Amino acid sequence: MELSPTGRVVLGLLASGPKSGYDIKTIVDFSTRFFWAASYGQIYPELKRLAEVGLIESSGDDGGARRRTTYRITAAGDRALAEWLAAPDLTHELRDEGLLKLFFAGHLAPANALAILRAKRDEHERVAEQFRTEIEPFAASAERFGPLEVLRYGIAYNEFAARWCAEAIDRIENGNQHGAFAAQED
Amino acid sequence: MELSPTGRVVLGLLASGPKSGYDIKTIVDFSTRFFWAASYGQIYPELKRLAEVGLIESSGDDGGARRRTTYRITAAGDRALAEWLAAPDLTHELRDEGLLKLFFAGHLAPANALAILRAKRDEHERVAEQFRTEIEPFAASAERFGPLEVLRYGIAYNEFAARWCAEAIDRIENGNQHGAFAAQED
DNA sequence: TCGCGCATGTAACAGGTTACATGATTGG
DNA sequence: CCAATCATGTAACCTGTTACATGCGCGA
Repeated sequence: MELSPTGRVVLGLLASGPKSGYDIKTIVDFSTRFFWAASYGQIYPELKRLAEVGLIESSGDDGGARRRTTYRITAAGDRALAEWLAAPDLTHELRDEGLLKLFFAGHLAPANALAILRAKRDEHERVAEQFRTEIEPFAASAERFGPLEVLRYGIAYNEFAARWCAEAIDRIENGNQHGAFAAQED
Repeated sequence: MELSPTGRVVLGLLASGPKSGYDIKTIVDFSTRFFWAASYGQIYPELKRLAEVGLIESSGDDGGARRRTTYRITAAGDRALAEWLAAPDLTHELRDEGLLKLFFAGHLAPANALAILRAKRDEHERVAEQFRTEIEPFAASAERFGPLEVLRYGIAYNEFAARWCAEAIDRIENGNQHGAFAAQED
């Protein structure tokens, strides 16, 4: 049973307990968003599709005062999730406009290349900080292995990128070739 | 003049000399692919759109024996490129299936979490190696600032990710201090 | 009562991949 | 001559975002 990209987060999140589409969106925005985003426009239709093929089922109204449809994973859903988790395939796609601009920065004055690097550095620092203040509390409360490790990866990745930019800025400003990330030769 | 995502690479590449759609695809696959991909299905229509709005113009058949349409950037194209490069906005999107699987790995036995980490580590090592052997020669030949710096970022990023995975594997295998794994049962 | 957050949904649009179709040229 | 590579293009399909529409319930 092939899971669609959004189906993967949805099913994965439902594996740790019943949730509504709204819940899923909220959790995604506080956890997987940086490496696996999802919007309402994908989540709600996907919940219907997953229910149609029997990987999840709706609990109907969950009894609260507010209209609310919660879904829970089925045995078939558990199997599909395990199957996906066991599959060797790991897509990895990156769209990094800072790198693209840097790639073309030779067409600009050095000052502009510096501006690009500073903007990228600042952005990574901002996101690393956001991870620490907004997401860490959420991830730390997870009782299972996973969320906290991934959060730490998020912090480490953004710190790496920010540091790389800072060193590149330094190399340009001071003609320093010896950053920790500089390639071996040269 | 708002550039579409694919329009940005296309225009940027044409800024360093006339090229055909085929050339652009080849260059992208050897350089920007890892942080800014593009397919023929986007490149050829985009070349027509950019020509329509006057940012590039076709040189017609370039005289070679083979049928071939090369495009060159116009003055308006140069301005549009500079404008985009100067804009403060930097999109950054990541889709990393290894991280998503890791996020849900608490539902699996520890051995499966290890398998995911090993697969991600191996993949990053493979890509870092590919950068060194395939892309570095290309980037090193660039006479402008940009390609080589970005290539080095690619190597550093993949080395960072591979090292992070290796360390996570180590923590799991050696039962290091992390409570996350002590609590792991499932 | 008013505004915010909860809650669900959809339609229009944008962007992208894949597979396919077509044909020329070059090197072994 | 045959396979690989050069070279261009399109149609079908998939995935995703954005903007909008709707309405309830709760607290100040």
